[in-house]
Amino acid sequence: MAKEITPRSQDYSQWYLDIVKKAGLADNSAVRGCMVIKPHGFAIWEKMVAILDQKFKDSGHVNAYFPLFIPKSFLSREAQHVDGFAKECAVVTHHRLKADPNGNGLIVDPDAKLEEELIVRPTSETIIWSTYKDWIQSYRDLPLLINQWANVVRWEMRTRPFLRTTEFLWQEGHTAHATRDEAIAESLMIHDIYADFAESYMAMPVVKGVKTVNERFAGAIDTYTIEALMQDGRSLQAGTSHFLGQNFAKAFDVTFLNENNQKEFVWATSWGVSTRLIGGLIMTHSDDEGLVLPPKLAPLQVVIIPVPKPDPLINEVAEKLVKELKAKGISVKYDTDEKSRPGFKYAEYEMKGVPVRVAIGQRDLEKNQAEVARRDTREKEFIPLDGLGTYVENLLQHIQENLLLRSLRFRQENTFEADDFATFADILDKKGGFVSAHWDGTTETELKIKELTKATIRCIPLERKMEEGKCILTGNKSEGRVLFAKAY
RNA sequence: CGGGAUGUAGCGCAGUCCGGUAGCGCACCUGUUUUGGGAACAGGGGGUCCCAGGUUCAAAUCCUGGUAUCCCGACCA
Repeated sequence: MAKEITPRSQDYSQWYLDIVKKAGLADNSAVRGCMVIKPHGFAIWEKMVAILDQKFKDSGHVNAYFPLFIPKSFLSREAQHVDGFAKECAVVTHHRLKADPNGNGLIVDPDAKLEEELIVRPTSETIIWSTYKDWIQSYRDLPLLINQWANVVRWEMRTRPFLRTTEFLWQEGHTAHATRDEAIAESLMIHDIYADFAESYMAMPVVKGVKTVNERFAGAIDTYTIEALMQDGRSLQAGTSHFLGQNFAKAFDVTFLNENNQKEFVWATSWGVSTRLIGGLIMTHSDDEGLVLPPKLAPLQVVIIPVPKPDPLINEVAEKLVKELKAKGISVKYDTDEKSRPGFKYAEYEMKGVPVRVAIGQRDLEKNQAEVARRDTREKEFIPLDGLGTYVENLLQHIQENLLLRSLRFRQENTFEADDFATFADILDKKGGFVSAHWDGTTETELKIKELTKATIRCIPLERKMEEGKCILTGNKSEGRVLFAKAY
């Protein structure tokens, strides 16, 4: 074995880093906390972008682009917001370098100090709402439904590729509405789009819920989240959609005249998913052999390998299959590289997560068959050449379905109910996973539980049965269970 | 940002304690033989020993400072 992946059982976070590196998704860079997204990793992101972008457009949104830099004073306009983000901002203070008079390369030119410092956006609410103020006068200007694809910077203490990097790519939607109900409906609709994307494309089941006061976005009234359970029993916040109320409208004085000629503040939402989704994708499906990708997001869905090497007969069959699959809209590559042998190719494509491998050799052709291997279960089968294209097409769909079922089963097996604190703490300590338990609704209790178990309330599930109960920690009254887990 | 570890060829590492010719495996290049799950043999190329100072006749090795990565905590998408 030329490329070893640390087994998950031995060291889960090393396994994750090995996958990222050996599947060619990302590299470390010269800049602390920032990664280089490599072609294979970026191709996955491009597929995600294409699908989500279409969904946003189909629901009436348009794309725009706002500046990377935000005047420092903007950030402090919304009190909660500044509390949330001030600690992790990169700040631009000067606009010029000059040669060091002492001869040590370049120094910051002290004469080029900015009058007002700029921050690199950690999120764009402030710059966008300062702009919306000029764009909105009348109810006729509403709703304003804008999304942007951008990079943002959050100066985090500890980073991990895709899951938490100093700079990351994302989309952020920012909408303005005439009424409270319309804004809430918008944030819920986006929440649904995110959940559907996670399950239908990423094959990653998510729990839809609302964040507690403590966990919600700085400046939001409500934060809706999708939470996914990773293989190591930790929860990943995979996407959030915020109902912002009139907080930003008031901070940036964004008003409109309604149909009765009365001035009102507009109602707002914002919502985003990021390259973190790729981290979720890795940790939901992959195994000790490498990356496992759901067919709908795999940059390459099918690879055909001649065994042991290309020859005219094999080429003919392979090229016919390529043509047939392409006609079905399936991405496929016939790997005719003679410099590496079949076994090597098998391992490489498994590492990269290609969902289906078709191996064609002389002996297969004599029997009019090909060997078809699926990445998710690593099963191999001999399939008659007649109807092979249709077989592969169906197999891709089965793999997509199987990945979702498998991760749903995993989540089911790792979701527990706890009714006393000892049991609760024991589950989190020994198994991890989602723990559904009663909570008295106070931030104080939530923080205390976090201190004792390191688990936080991931969300209050939207679909939860209301049941009287007693808080797991304080014994105070509770009206329903909430979902706890250790989080990424 | 606190504690710990690491940084030597593209990758993984030995050498550092005890200063004295820069090494191993994989990868790479050339050739030959091979070929149904990461081929074998032979020959060959490749180094700012993380960076900057210092000590010394002499530094990968000792000292000081910086920097990057990983692990554990606090913070977070």
